[in-house]
Amino acid sequence: MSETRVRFAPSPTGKVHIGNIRAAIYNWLFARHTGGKFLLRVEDTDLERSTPEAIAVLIECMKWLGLDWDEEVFYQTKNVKRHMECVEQLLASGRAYKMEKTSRDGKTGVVTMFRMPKEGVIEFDDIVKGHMAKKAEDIQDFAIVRSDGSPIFHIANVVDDIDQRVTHIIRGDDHVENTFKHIEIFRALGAPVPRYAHLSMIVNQQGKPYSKRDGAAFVGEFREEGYLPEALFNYLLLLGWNPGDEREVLARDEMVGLFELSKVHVTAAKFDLKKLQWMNGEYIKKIPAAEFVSEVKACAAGIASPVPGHDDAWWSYLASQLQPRTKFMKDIPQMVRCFVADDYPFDEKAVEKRLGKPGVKELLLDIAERFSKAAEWKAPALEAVVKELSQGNGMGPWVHPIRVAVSGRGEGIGLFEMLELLGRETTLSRIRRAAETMCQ
RNA sequence: GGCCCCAUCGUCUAUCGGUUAGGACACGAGCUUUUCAAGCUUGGUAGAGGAGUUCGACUCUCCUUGGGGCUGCCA
Repeated sequence: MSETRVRFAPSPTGKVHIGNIRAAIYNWLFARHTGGKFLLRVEDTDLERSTPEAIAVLIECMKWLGLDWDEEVFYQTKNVKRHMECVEQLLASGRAYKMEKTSRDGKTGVVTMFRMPKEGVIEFDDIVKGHMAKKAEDIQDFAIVRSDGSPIFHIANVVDDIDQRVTHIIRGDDHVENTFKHIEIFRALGAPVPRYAHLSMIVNQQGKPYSKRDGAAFVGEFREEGYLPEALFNYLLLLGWNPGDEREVLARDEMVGLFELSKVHVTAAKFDLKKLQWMNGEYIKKIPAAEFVSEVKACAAGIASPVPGHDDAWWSYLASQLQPRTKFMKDIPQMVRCFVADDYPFDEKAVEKRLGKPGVKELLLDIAERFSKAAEWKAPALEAVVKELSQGNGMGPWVHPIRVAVSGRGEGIGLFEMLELLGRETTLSRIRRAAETMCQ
């Protein structure tokens, strides 16, 4: 039994769609699970859309997701000579012929056509879709070489698969019809036909193919929005496959160990952003504390220069408060801002609701006075001050205005932890400043 | 139009002829007597419709309906 060899063969158009990258993920997992090879083939025959930049974007996305490939990247344009040799072979054997043809856009020229059988049934056993069969007469002959002499997808794709000794073709559902054509080409060329596995599409809530109109659709966009590669990888994997038990958040090696093509779903899966967001939060919670601290520090450095000096304990404390409530890495700066800079923005609605009411000014000045007498500037001590004041009637009247005064926002980490992190001086001056300038 | 594929909670799914049809996301309620999260407890919602096969169908077969794909000198 020879080793399995699979390939991800995108055409570099500059952006990598999630449906496409899911195919890459399934290919990668299958290769790693079976101990085979995962190859990357760049189908760059469309010279207008294929640019070095687009290829760089593709490779960047692959690396970001941890989809490492084996062997050299295979560029389809570098194999044109072989494509044409095979065309000659088909011509010689009578499986291809030249004819004058008028294309849709009115160009007339001589193209090379592949001759399909006129009778019989073409069939294959798709690993995910099961047995597939189609009457040969239902498939027309099709062009394999353009009138300008360049090879078309069908021939290039098959010849490359032969040359790369691909054993399993795992690709999108939209290629099922092509498979009947390609099988005939493999046979006509005397090459073994690989196994096929066709993956359903990712669709939107309406059941239509998921596109950029439905939100982030390209890998790069998810990255920019602060999704972790592990989260996107895991979510996409679950869109059409599951380990058979109730596990959902899986480590990479678990995925590799459990992945089976035969358990991939036939039905199209609707993309659920909410679940991806949840998944992202799960992965953010898994980030090692030290790493998250570094992330927080990096965000702080992007906000204030110089960053106020604090000891490691302070940063760890802040990070530990932030981490469980971080949904997106890109949200960290706005959460960190009030801790490292005095020019934090005030949320208008929060100001109106919490600081705009009569009596708040007096309340804030009073609490600032009481805080200033706190023996120890620690969360529990500060909480005790407010608790004593509220006498068990709820701390809302104090908590909300204080929060908005010191952070500008109506939400965030625990208030008393926030005050402790801010320190005595900053807290008191911010409360007093807000009382004087933002209250009635 | 022709050919092909698909059909369990709103969503992703478990079930491989016998289950109170399970889990997760989302949603509702409650607790943690400060927000937002997190966490814990808890609630509701599902086998498109119709014929068969069978002692018994979500599960097998057929039809209907609905959805999708393909039908290029794109890939």
